[in-house]
Amino acid sequence: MRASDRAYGSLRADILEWRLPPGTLLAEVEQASRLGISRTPLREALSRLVAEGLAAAHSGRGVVVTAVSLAGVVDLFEVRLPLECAAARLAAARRDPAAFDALAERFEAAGALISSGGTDQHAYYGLVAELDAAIDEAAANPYLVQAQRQLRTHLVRARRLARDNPGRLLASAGEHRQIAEAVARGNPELAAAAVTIHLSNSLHHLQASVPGPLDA
Amino acid sequence: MRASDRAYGSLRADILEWRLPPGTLLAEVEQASRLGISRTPLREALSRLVAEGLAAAHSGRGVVVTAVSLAGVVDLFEVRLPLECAAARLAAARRDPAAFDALAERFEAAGALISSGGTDQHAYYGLVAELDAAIDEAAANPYLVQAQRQLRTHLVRARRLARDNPGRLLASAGEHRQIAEAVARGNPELAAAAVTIHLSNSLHHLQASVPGPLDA
DNA sequence: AGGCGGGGTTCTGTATACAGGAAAGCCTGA
DNA sequence: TCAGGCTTTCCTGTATACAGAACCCCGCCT
Repeated sequence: MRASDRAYGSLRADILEWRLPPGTLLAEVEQASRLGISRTPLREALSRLVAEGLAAAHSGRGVVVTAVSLAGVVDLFEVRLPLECAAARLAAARRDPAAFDALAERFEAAGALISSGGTDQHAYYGLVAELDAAIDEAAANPYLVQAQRQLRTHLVRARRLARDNPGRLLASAGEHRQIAEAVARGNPELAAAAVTIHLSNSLHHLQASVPGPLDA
Repeated sequence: MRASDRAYGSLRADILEWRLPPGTLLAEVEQASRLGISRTPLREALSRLVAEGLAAAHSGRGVVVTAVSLAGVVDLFEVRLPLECAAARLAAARRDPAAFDALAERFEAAGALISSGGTDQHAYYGLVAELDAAIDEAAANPYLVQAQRQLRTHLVRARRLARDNPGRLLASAGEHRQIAEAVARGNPELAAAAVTIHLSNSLHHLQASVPGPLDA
């Protein structure tokens, strides 16, 4: 694997998991030495992060990790709603029923697991990512996939703004089960409605759990 | 201005205007010498083009200009429809009425100009770009703007697939006037409907004017 | 005659050296 | 004491040199 790829993945993970919090200055020589590579591949990694919106080039000052604000999250959901609805509609029209039936069952099982207290948040988000990937694959539209990938990247970071509690996780599992079932049934409008409900609840939970505008 | 920016802009324009047709191999040394710069800034430009989807990295073989297919255009419109509708809805809700009234009048004038035979296709597309920019500004959503920018880039290239005739241009001017008027009136659903009509007609015209799948 | 292997060539990927510029800090003068 | 300008010191942006890898072509073996 190329050094620039490794640097990109490492920096991206560090930013997404808040090990590099918003506002952090990513100096070239410092990061290059930290990652054990030269400035050239590091610059390529940084430019990718800038293109992705995870960092911004402060002219003459280097690149800094971009901020995450509640207002930005509202903007994010304004775009996510039509995009995820479109993806769900396409997926419902072109799906493989068995795959989404299986996912619906796994969300039901995840709900039961959450209810019993055995909440594994990380594993749950992994399951959500699997549903997203299945919808992307069923939608079979590269432009849609790319746009979704961008938005989901920012979503991962925004999740840290909210404090997920078992109650919300349980509701989320139910909503995702509804989405998977609607897609499995091949009903585009039902799938879009299920996505609308889920995103509305997600945003509402986020807004409710963040008291003020935290720019960090 | 930075050399990498100039190289990026130059290559991007060359690809969008088919001076670098799909399938062209962009060898680093060749392009660097052609543009009169070193390989380092050229590589940055190429990586940006790859991120944008205008070029693809053929592993170990350099990057090549990506193909434009009719199937790809359909995919493009599948994403454009929900995104442009969302933008129109937001713009209608947050607009500056005067700006969109002025744009509506300019589209009416453009229609009259097209009818009289004085068709300046390039100027007309410039006016379309102005409306797009006004909608972006009114929508005031950076994520939406970024997603739109990506799609519109590919749209510019796809336009070459169709042979625009004065009849289609006249209809397009009328459809754009409808969009501008709907936004000016502050009616989100009307604006979304106008966008839906325009995109449906645009895609239909594209599909009708391209006989077979031309990958070029 | 066809397939396979080896050498050569050319490419990308990476490291490093150099130049230009911007920001911060300090010194001086009012 | 404060403001302004200068200097210093980084850091970015660019060029170039080097190494590894892939591909192609030619010759040889079957």
